[in-house]
Amino acid sequence: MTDINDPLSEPLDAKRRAGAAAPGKPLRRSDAELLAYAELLFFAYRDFTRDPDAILRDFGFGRAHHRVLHFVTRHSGLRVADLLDVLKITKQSLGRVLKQLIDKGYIVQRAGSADRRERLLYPTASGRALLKRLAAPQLIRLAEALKAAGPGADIVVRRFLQAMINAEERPKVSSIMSSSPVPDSDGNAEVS
Amino acid sequence: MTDINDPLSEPLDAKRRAGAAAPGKPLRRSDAELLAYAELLFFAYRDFTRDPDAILRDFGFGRAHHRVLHFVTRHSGLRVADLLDVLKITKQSLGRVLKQLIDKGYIVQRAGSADRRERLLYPTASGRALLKRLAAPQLIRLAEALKAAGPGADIVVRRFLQAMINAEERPKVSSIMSSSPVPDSDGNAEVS
DNA sequence: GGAATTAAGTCAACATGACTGACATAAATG
DNA sequence: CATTTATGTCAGTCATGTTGACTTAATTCC
Repeated sequence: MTDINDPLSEPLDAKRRAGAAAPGKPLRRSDAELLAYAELLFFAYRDFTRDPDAILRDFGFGRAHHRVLHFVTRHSGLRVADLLDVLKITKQSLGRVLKQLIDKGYIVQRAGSADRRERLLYPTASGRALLKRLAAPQLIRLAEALKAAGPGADIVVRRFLQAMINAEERPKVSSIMSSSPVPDSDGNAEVS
Repeated sequence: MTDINDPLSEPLDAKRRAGAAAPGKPLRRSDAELLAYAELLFFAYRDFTRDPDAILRDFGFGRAHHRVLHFVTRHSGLRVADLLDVLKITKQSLGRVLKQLIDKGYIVQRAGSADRRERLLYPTASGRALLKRLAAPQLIRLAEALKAAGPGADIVVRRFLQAMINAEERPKVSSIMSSSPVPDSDGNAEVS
């Protein structure tokens, strides 16, 4: 299947099509071949989110809560502004889910020590417990998928996913990801 | 579940953590390491959808329209029931966006020849044109990411993404993906 | 041939999570 | 002291998902 002509193009551009059909290893991948990856990505993401979504329903939460809880736990001590930048949503959208997570005791805020306007976000014990439950099926899925992808897949997949991120976002992403603190021995995950 | 050490757990399990730092290649990946992939997947998907989302706004459409148009174009002639199974949404949700796409002339229906209750879905010329425009930035992104991931990345990434899909869904996914009909020479994408 | 099933469409009501725009408060900065 | 910044909040809207009930047309089963 891979190949040559492309299901999206109008009949007109047979010109390009002919050129693309070149023999040997094509330097440029055909659109049809690439679209298959788009589809796989859709299916993968669709199923990746289904397990936690089901659990979240029992708590009256949605996927947005999972995302907030994830970043607050894994990068605990981040500011509200950081979270907005990571999630790429508006303050109002974040406000709603964050408030619910705080009200129900999954997240706490503390004023920043240097700048007391800042609200640094931390998970509570039950926040950690909930996230752990949400993440469990995803971790299993990821571990199995990396294994199924064969040896060396971890590096290739990591590079692939990193390169899928907008170039201008990559520094921010690596910065936040490297700051992802293994929680210290008392489990309080203080800012690093 | 999987585990060895894990950044989500309470202080208690320092025991387990110590064991995980073991020398040599760990057979099981740590939760912290795996969570990084979950995060990368979130960022990758977040940015993967941003370009088409921006274009869709100009048409008064949303991401749901893109998904429908994608599957109808790439697997043209599929039934409404197929689409529901692929998207995992309800008939009512699909109905709304499908109706809009039909009303605005991006998709047409035809009764099935064997079973005339079935409505087979086909893109129109403008449907193909719109999808092409939506997919263009995604194709570029995918091509660059595969290239950046290094030689052999295509196979590894494909296997990874396939393995991320629910096991029971994989046969259906490969079946629909292999049925992705190259449109015939007049570009009308008749049923194969 | 008539009953039951199936594919699709639709009406109504509701929830979630995005959005815009405006405005308030407290703290830091110039 | 004036301005800017970080955060929070009110109010309204939109897109997209959900349940549940029901209709119509066509096929299949007996």
